[in-house]
Amino acid sequence: MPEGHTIHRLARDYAERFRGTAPLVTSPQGKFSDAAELLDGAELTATDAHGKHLFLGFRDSDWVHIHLGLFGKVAFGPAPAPPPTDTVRLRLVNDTAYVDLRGPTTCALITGTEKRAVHDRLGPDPLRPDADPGAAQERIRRSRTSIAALLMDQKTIAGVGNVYRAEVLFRHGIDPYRAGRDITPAEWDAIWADLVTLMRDGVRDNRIDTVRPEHTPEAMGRPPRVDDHGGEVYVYRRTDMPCHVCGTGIRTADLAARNLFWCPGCQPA
DNA sequence: AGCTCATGGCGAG
DNA sequence: TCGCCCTGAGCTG
Repeated sequence: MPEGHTIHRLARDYAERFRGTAPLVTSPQGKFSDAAELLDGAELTATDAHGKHLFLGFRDSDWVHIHLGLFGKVAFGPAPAPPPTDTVRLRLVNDTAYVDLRGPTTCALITGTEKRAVHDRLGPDPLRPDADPGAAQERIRRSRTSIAALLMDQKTIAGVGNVYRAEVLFRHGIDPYRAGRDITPAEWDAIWADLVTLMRDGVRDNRIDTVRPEHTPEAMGRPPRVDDHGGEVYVYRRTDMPCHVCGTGIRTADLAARNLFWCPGCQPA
């Protein structure tokens, strides 16, 4: 599930349950044991998110840097915690709650300086108030790379993944293969504003919904979504199914080792 | 039991 | 561009 909205939601959920407490910190799997020992009993003082990167701050100085990658998962539950399974990389437990982290690409103890370096190599995040969409626009304006690839490039814009990429391009009728340099400033402004809205909704609902009210199953008199990824979408994983708007078959292709989805009718070359 | 696929990203060549 | 890392669900036998 991990696109940016998931990570920002996790930052909030970790904070809600653990900020201001000094949880028991363990690594049942063993791969994070040394760091867990250093953090055990320390107060969790802050959480932060930038794009798909999650940070848990302890004793105002130490940070756990987490990246879920494609497989990582986080599971919260009420205390007392059940016996952990052997894939739990990081477990926090306090009087009221526990949380298990499994399968992350990254789970590392870092300093504030190292955290800053992570922020520095990421592009603006539509979910962060300090984000500067102009920085993303500047890279896109100068690039011959396709807008579909640029939206997935975390140095250009942070937090967009394969679902938001496909959906936002559909919502703006943009051919995914169009070069970044051919995206107009007005188009970029609209894409950015739309991402801010869509991703905020994603944080609130903990899922990705991109279908406008007039195109919902109820409004269109069609059956609800078939896909089980968790939300109502226009093109993501709807290969060969009719477009909700124009009826054209949704197309799929490989782009930089990821699946790309678009409607050739609504997003003409 | 073994294969495939997934909302990600890195380093080697 | 490719191979590789992390895990688990949903198939196929």
